Order: sequence, then structure tokens, then C-alpha cells
Amino acid sequence: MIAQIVQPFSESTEMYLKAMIELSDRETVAVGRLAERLSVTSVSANEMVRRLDEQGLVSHIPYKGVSLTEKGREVACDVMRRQRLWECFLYDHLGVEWERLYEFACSLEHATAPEVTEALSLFLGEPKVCPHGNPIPAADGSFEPLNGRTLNTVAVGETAYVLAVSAIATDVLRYLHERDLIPGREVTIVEAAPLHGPLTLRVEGKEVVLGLSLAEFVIV
Amino acid sequence: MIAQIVQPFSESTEMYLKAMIELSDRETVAVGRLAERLSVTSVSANEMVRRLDEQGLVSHIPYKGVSLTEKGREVACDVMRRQRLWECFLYDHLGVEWERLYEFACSLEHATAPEVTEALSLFLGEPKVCPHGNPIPAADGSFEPLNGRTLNTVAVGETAYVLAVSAIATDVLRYLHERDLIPGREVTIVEAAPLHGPLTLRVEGKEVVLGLSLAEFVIV
DNA sequence: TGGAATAATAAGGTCAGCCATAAGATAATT
DNA sequence: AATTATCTTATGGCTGACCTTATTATTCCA
Repeated sequence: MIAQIVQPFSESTEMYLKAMIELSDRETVAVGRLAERLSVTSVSANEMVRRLDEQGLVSHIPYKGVSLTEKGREVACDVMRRQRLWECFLYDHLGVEWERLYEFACSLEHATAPEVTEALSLFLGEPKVCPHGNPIPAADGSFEPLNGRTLNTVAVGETAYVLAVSAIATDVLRYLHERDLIPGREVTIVEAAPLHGPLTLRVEGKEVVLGLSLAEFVIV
Repeated sequence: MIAQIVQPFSESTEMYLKAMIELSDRETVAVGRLAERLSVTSVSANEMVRRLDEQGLVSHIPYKGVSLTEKGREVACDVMRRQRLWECFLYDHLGVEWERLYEFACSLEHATAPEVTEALSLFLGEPKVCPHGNPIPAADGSFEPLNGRTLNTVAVGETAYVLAVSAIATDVLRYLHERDLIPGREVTIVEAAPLHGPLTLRVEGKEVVLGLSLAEFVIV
């Protein structure tokens, strides 16, 4: 590492911790899920989890899953804060496409010193949510996840408002964006196909068919 | 590397190329200077230079020095562009201290996708110089270094205007900043101590004594 | 021209973070 | 209780970018 600022935690460490808090706050995560999310083999994820455990950032109970320690959760919140602040900046000021915010902000987050994070937050007017609707942890580390439910749990006939989109992959975000499934939209469940088939929705006056696994990314 | 965007060149590669263009544009650099600048041993620098040569980014003639190839210069300009644009943003919008711009921008530069770079440039109003007075390469790669001379070459009695400061170390920048040796200032050489002793300057009505090696960082 | 300084190469080592393959342990399902 | 799926551990390997120590080559200058 030749750059001037040496972060206390490596990019990998930050990514693992952030993935954990994204996958399930304050709960246990299967190492397999983590591996999937980070596109590494489960052997690699196990290795890394061991290292994180040794550093006191996570606690791994074999065959039961991993969870963040207090320290780990703090770091994860901090990473998430940086990421979502950058998303706000990229969206509101640079006009970056909604679906590419995550990928761009993700690189920047690991290169951001605390001084810069706080100055950025002030510049942005201390926003509380990112453009995807997800809450931004506060500077003191306090963070309460959105309490909503996923679109696939809404009953036929019901109407709900999109609070946030929890997807991170650009193609998934683009797909949802194209169908107007973005924060603030009103959605009515028109039909649910049998056998866990896709949902038919009414969004912004249009009918949209959405697979259940995609509906899981939409928080209402 | 687990982050989403994979840069075509590693952070190290970018740092070496940037260091080369900073040390001497279009000229040959001794590998030793490069090692010094990057705080690595000369053995490591030699290794890295070999790798860069194999990739066609530099051309190394043993015992003569290294120089950037066309390709290498393009990458170096691009890195420098990103860096200086971030410096503008950090200074003008986030209010980051003048002397810490380099260190903070340096981390960000390696995490910045081309789309973000160009959007940032537009946001900033396509600035041509960074807060330290150094020119920002254009998007098409064109870049002409400042043509000025260093303060230590100015004769006693002469007056000059500071164009830029080429230092990168935070403590050096702070030292110069404290003495008002920043772009735009008028400087008069009052006295040059014999035997390559320090210069006495008049800056903003104050008398300032400055060692020759520090004066080399000031472009007028 | 001979020595000092500088540059380059060789050899071997470290570390993080990934990989594959294979074997063993536990959990879940039937 | 057995099978299957998932987890975990073991072993060995790789790469990039650094390190030290030691040797050899070249350049420069007096």
C-alpha cells in the first residue's frame, strides 16, 4: 500500500463487515451467504471470517453462523455511512445514474478519511437516507435499519409505498428503476401468480410483472 | 480485490506513473528518485519498474533512468487529473485544509471511475488548476506542465508571483502555507545567504526565511 | 585511472487475500 | 436412521508488492 492514508482496516475487511450488516443487522449470517454476496468461495470466506474473528470484529460459531461484535458493527456502520454519503453526492450533485451509485460509491468509501466523511456530510446537509432510500448511519455510530417489509409479503389488493431498494447489483437496480420501483412510488398488488409465481403490480399507472425474488429487494 | 469496480491499473502502478510525471515530465528519472518519492527501497522500485516496462508503461534503460511511454504518460495524466479534481472539490466545497488536500485526494483518485471523473469535472466547472496552482490535465489527455521557475533560482532584489507549490508532503505544505507561500502571492527576494544558505523573502509585508530546498517547491 | 557513489541483479522471505481439491463434521429432510 | 446438503478444516498454490542481504555493474569525478 503506497497511498498516503492508511486505513485502519483493509478494503476486504470493510467489505465483509458491510456485507454482514447489509445481510442482516444484529443477526447471524451463514458464511455461505457471505461468500455468495462477496463473490468468493466459501473456503475463502471461512478463512476471512477466522481472521475477522481473531481481530474481534465478528464472532463465528461453527455451523451456526457469524455475527458482528460491537466493534465490528461500529466499523460496518462507518463504512455504510461513507458509502451512502457518497451515493448522495454522486446522485444529487454529479448526476450519476441511480443504478450505478452503489458500484461507484463502493470504491470511494474505502478511500475516505474521517475528516472527509464529516465534511461531506455537512456539505450534503446531513442527509438521513441515500438515493435508494436506505438510512445513513449517524456520525456517532447510531443506526436503525428501516422497519418495513419486503414487497413479496404484501397481500393482493393492498397498496404500499416504496421506502427503499436494498439491491446492490447494477443490473437488478436498473431493472427495478426501469419499472419505477424506486423510493416514494405507490404500488398496488394486482395479482400473485400461484406456485410462487410473479406478482403483478400497478405502479405509476402502469402494470408491472415482477418475480418474487426481485420483489424481495423492494422495501415498503 | 473485492470492490466492484476493477481499475485497469493497480494503485501501485498508478502511484509510480504519477510520481514519474510529477518528478519530471517527458524526461528521464533515476530509479533512485522514484524509490525515494514513493518511500520504497530501490530494490523494490527496480522490481516495479521492470513490471511497468513489461507492460509497456515505462521504458527503462539500465543506469540511464526510466521514462514514461506514450501509454504510460496517458495513464499518469489521467491519474493526475483525478487527483487534482478531487483536490478542487475537497478545497472549494468541503473546506478541507489546504495542506491536507494531496493526501486525501490521493486515496480518492485510485477509486474513481471515468464517468465519475468527468461528472466531477463538470460539477466543478472544468477547473484548469488545482488549489496548489498545478495544472489539471484535460479529459483528452493533453497536459502542459507549468512553465515557471523555482523560487531558489530567482535573483536577490527580484519580485515574482507564486504560481504553484509542487510539494506533496503535508508538513512541507503546512510550513509553506504558514509563511503565505501559496499561489497568487507576491514574493521579493531580500537576501540570499552565502554558501547555499537560506533565502530571506518579503511576502505579504512579512519577512520570511526559507531554506533553499524548500524554495525549490515554490514555482514562480 | 582508480575509487566512491549509485544502480542493478540475485536469492530468499513475508503477508493478505484469493484459489482448488479433498476430507471430515453437522444439520436438515425424508 | 440414512441420505443429502451445507459447513468447516486441511493442504498446497498463486499473485502483487513489498522487504533484507549480498553481489555485480556502471558512472562520475577528482
